[in-house]
Amino acid sequence: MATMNINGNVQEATCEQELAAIIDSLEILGGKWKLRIMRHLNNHAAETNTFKKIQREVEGISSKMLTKELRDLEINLLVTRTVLDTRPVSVSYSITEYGLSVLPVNEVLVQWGLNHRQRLKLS
Amino acid sequence: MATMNINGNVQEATCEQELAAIIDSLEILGGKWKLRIMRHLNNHAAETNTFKKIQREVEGISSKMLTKELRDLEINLLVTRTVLDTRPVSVSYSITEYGLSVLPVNEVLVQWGLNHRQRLKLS
DNA sequence: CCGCATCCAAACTGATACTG
DNA sequence: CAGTATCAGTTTGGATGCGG
Repeated sequence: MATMNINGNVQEATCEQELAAIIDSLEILGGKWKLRIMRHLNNHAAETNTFKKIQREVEGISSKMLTKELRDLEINLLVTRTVLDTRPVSVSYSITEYGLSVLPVNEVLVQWGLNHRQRLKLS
Repeated sequence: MATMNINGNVQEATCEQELAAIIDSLEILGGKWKLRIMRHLNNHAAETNTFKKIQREVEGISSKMLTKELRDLEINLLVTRTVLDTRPVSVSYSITEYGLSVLPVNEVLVQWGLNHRQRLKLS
């Protein structure tokens, strides 16, 4: 089966590879917070997004969760972490250029979810 | 923010609605098995997919999980359940026409996952 | 054959308190 | 301020056995 990658190239993959790819995607982007954080960082890319600020604006997340989620995203090269030279210390996070590649995924999920709501309402 | 729905219409939604839509999508399509089952039913749409057959072909899933996942999918109108008049009873499942709408989501996740693998390898 | 009930281990997550 | 540690409640998922 053929799929297009980010650069518009066609990638061939076996069925097993595709299954693994889906599992990867859901692991990296799934769950309650990951896409919310990515959306937030993208919508506020012009600002300095400190840990504190993110926690205030992504409603309901605990510091433990936010730490964990940001680290996961950093490991996957989707965000960068910068320690600021302030006192007391603060840390800011930004979406990476590569991180922008999750936006289409985001968009598809939004579209499907909105459509699904309507569908359930109609039936 | 504007998004296109399945029919090509533009849907407007508030940020909160978009968040809710993503959460819905991940709830309905996320997890280890849902998309695997949907892929399987789509790839074998011409056959009679009994519970037994699905369990044999979707590797590693327990009957408990398969029951639960299929019911969830049925509730969301993505698959239909048919009790066959055999002895002993067997039950078959098919992807619905509406269920086909998850295929683009599938495709985007496959694409992103494959691309991500390459990306991590390169860095 | 299909699905349910039960039991159980592991993972996830929230609350709270604490450290550098 | 950012992150860690601990505890407890919830959720998840596998294994097994039963009943229609």
